[in-house]
Formats: sequence, C-alpha cells, structure tokens
Amino acid sequence: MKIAIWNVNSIKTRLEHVKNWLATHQVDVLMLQELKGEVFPSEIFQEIGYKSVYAAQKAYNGVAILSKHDIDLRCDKLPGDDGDDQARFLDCMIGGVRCVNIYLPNGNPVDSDKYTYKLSWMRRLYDYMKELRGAESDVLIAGDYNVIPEDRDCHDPKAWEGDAATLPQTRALYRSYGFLGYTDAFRVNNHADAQYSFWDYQRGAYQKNHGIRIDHFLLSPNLVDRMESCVIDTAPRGLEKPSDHVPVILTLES
DNA sequence: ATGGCTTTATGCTAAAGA
Repeated sequence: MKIAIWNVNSIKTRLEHVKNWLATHQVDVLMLQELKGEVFPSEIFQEIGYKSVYAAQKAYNGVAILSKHDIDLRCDKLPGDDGDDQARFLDCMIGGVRCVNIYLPNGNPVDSDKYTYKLSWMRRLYDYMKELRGAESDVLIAGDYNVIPEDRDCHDPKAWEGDAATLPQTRALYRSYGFLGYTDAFRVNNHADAQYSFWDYQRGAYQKNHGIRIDHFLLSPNLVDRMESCVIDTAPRGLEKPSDHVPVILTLES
C-alpha cells in the first residue's frame, strides 16, 4: 500500500501536476494540503480512478484525501476549539489504516496570536493522537506540520532561528508526539543531511538545495513494522510553475 | 534585505505563506 502527502499550494493551479503525478506513481492514497479555495475538482479525480473527501474554505488552507479504495470519513475538524473554522484536518479509515491528514498552522509572526493558535492546535493534535493510540493499531498522522524537527532538517539553521517552525516550544510539542509512540517515518532508515520537502520560491533556493523538511509521516508502532520505505520525491519541484513543497511517499507491506 | 516569489480575492493592493 502506497500513501503520499503533498502540499500543492492551490489545487486549481497545480491540477495538471497532480494528475500527471498520480498517473506516474499510482499511489493508493494521496493526502493534499493548501487547496487554497472553496472549489475541489472531485469529478476530475473520479474520472482517473480516485474517490475523494475534502475540507475547503475560501482563499486559504484546505485539505483533501484521494484514494483508489473506499474512504470512511471519521472526522473533518480537530476537536478542542469550537471557534476554529479553518480547514486543516481530515481523519479517515482506508484499507484498515487510520489516515489523518493535517495542515498544521504556520504560526508566524511568533509575537502574534498566530503563534498562540499554532501551539494550541499542536496541543489539541496531541490529545487527538493520544486517543487514537488507544483506539487503533494502524495509525498515521501526516501532512504539512510546519515544523523543522531538528537543525539537520534545515539548510541554514541560523536563518530559521526564532521562526515558528523551530522555536523550542514548537519542537517540544513535536517531540511529545514521539513520547506517545509515534515515529517520524522518514528518519527510520535515513539519517542523511540535506533532505528537504520545501524550498522557497525566491533566491533560487531549489537549485541551491536551500530547503527545509517540514512535511512528515508520523506512524504508530505497527505501521513502523509494516513500513518498506519513506522517500521524498523532489522531481515535481523542478517543473514549470511548481508548488514550493514536494510529495513524500510511504510504502507499507501488503 | 524589510519576503527578493506565488496565490487568492464581491481584486488592481493586501494578506498569507515559511
């Protein structure tokens, strides 16, 4: 079973990229972030063999799950704040795997309520992940975390010092997911530096590989045992009018 | 370098992204 994540920075603008990528990679599940609009082209994905569910809003945020198999939607809002109406969360059961798609808030600037929102969102996610660890054996929480877990996940740690993606409180909350028993799939077998999932549009960042790794798969122990590989597909970043993020692909046994 | 690009929006400048 192959499951991928991809922050597309507007599904409308990236539709052809996504369709071509699916045709090439034939993943079972693709979880998208940053749809950036109310409209989602479900019919177009249906035509190429993918069912879909989505949570969208005008202009910002938005998440979707595409799947070749039946999707059992469990929840489309992260519990814990009734006033939070941002489209950043989808929880589904697909082929026996609990798949949670997240677009975690960016949080900058850090002296604003945006960072407060990020931290409270991360605490709410902790509670949700804790519940799932008790209820299910095969769980993955994946998507755009907007967290650089360690300095080695960043080309220039100095430049990111003080950013909402690296602040000690952010990293502490991210680590707390590990204490619940979740593992960063990418780092199970890969300890190389300079492995990134995002490059800024400016200053030729991609060509110089000045990137950061912020798109992650966190896996429950059962899924770590089932994991065959977790790789970043950097190729789409080199296309015309690319997203600033690239897909990460998880392959599970059977 | 203060975002130097990119996207969306009852749009033509502002806000957000990371």
